Amino acid sequence: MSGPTIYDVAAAAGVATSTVSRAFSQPGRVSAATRDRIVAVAAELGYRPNPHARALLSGKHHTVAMVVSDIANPHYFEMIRGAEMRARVSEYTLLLVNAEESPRVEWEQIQRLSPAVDGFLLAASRLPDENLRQVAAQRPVVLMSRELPDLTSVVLDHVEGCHQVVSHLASLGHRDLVYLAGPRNSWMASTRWAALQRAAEQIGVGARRIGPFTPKVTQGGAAADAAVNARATAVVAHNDLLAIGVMQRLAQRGLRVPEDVSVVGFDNIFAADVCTPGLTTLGGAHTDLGRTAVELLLTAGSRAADDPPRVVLPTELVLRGSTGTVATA
Amino acid sequence: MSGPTIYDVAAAAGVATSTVSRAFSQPGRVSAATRDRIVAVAAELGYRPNPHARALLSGKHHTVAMVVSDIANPHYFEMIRGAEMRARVSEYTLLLVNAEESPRVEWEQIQRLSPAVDGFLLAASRLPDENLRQVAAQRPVVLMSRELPDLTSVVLDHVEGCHQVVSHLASLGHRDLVYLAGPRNSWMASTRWAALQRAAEQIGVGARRIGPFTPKVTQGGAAADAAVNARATAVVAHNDLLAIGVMQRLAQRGLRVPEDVSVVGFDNIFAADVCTPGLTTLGGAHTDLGRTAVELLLTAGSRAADDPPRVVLPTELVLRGSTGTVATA
DNA sequence: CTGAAAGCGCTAACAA
DNA sequence: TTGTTAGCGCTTTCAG
Repeated sequence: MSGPTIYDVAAAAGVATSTVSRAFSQPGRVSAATRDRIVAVAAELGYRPNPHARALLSGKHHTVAMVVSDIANPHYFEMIRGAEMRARVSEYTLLLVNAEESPRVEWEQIQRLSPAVDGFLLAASRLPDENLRQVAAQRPVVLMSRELPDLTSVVLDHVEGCHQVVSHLASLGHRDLVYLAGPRNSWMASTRWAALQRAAEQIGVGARRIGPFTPKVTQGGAAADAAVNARATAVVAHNDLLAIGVMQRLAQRGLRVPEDVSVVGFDNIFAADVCTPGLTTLGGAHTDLGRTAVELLLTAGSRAADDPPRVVLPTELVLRGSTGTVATA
Repeated sequence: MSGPTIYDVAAAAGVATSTVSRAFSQPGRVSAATRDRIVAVAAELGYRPNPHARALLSGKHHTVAMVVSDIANPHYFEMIRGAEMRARVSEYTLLLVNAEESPRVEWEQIQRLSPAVDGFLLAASRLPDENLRQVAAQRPVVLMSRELPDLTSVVLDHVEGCHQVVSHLASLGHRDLVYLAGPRNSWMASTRWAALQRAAEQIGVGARRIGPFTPKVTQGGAAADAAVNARATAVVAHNDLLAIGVMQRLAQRGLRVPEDVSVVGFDNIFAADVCTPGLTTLGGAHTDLGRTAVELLLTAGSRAADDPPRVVLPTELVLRGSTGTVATA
């Protein structure tokens, strides 16, 4: 079952267990000669330190939990990947947790894992602010794609990004846009809407909101119908999944994209590049977002608790075929 | 830092620590009255069992590690999702590890995690058989998308699946196909090739192999050029990513799919449905694959060691626009 | 620089 | 049914 312990190594090397322990955790505190011998013996025996035992005493688990609101959304893959890579560099383990869009599940998972991890990465958390603060009181927390004044966070620049989106549509002659909103408890959804409204106001175009919709392809049908009903010439969907669903439904109804309706998404998932027409979407460095989040979490201890960092990463509007000049009626 | 322990709960409830322990781990062995009292006190104190301490003694970590050869491949998402869901049902934690297509990284991660998990899910492992057996000697292992005689595994039925693919192409009039192979150290790649060859022989069409290629969109260009050079009328790509890359390159070179060349992929990733033309691909229940793998891992202890289960899940050929009748020359 | 010994939080015999 | 008592494997004072 379990392999050799420091006792076995200590016995075989003719030293005390504490020396073996030091040889691994604080190599500087042991003479080079004994350290080499211990390491050699350990290797021969196939000794591996037991992370649990180590964590029990030290309180350091070398593990961070990443809680994702819906693991089925390709958008998170890049974030997960970036987080995983950064964690590995520091020899940290990434624990992946799926909240399935349920605040209750999310909360339970966090509570269960809390004593076993060094901190939490909360990606697009659906928890109310209140709960977020409670979690942060227990463990270091980094919010991803969500902001809260007293907590560390990493987000893409939605203000600037939404401005780019609206500006792009306006430059194509659209005087009006419809936002197909994301889930009600999604911070991103309300934030995007606010940013779109502001940008629309500044630029001088109209903005309406329809929804909320679950941001999945299958919801695109209903969203598209609602948009058509609202006589939209330009729709901005909460994310690429929804946007793709919208485009499918529009095609089904014989409406052309972008001639009849322009469509914009968010996230720039892989599928946005291969669908027809290609989806114009607001992308960003999601891998960096994951990377940065872990970075912030690992360095959380070495910062003042007040005024936590709130990183904002740049976005980029990726122009593809789904947006075009407005039809001259 | 750390919360209340069983000592705190025991003191507050006026019982021994072992009773508290039992109240949580074996509720049956404690009188209902005391159990209720303990649970109440624990809740009030905000007590949470420490998984590390628990694991240290019991040797049960309630954690399974899933090692994925390349987390960037959307194909794994469904598997991960299925695994995550099944693990959660049993209150197990899923530890996600990315091997980045590197056998060395994969091996190191496994060794590091070995003392801290109950078992490994190895998805499309790039490790040589030899190493796989070593891992299995330490911990329960379930192979995903890979088989090895003495180990438990879950795979899609590539034999039947490849037969469907070849049969489909043959029925469209193709007399010859080209397989764009996956990575050299991928078990899937060689297995698919073998299955394709066999099916081709049975059905009476020719089969050639080109490659290997890294199964990414970016490699599709080179793969497409090689296929064109080989005067292929039908290409079967190692996976959808590669297939999509191939289609992009073909379009760039002015070749039409499927009129000039038919293209088939594997995995049925989301993008296969939205690209143009839609990609004909061999899909399967990847979520079930993930689910089943965890299931097998959790029940590993209750089975005879010899003759481990080797589950084969059905595939389904998803017909889309990328395959068509062969051009009459 | 190294050893002895205590103990992290919990579970598992063994008693009572 | 409940309490007592050893540890699980490791780190960490405190001596030497």
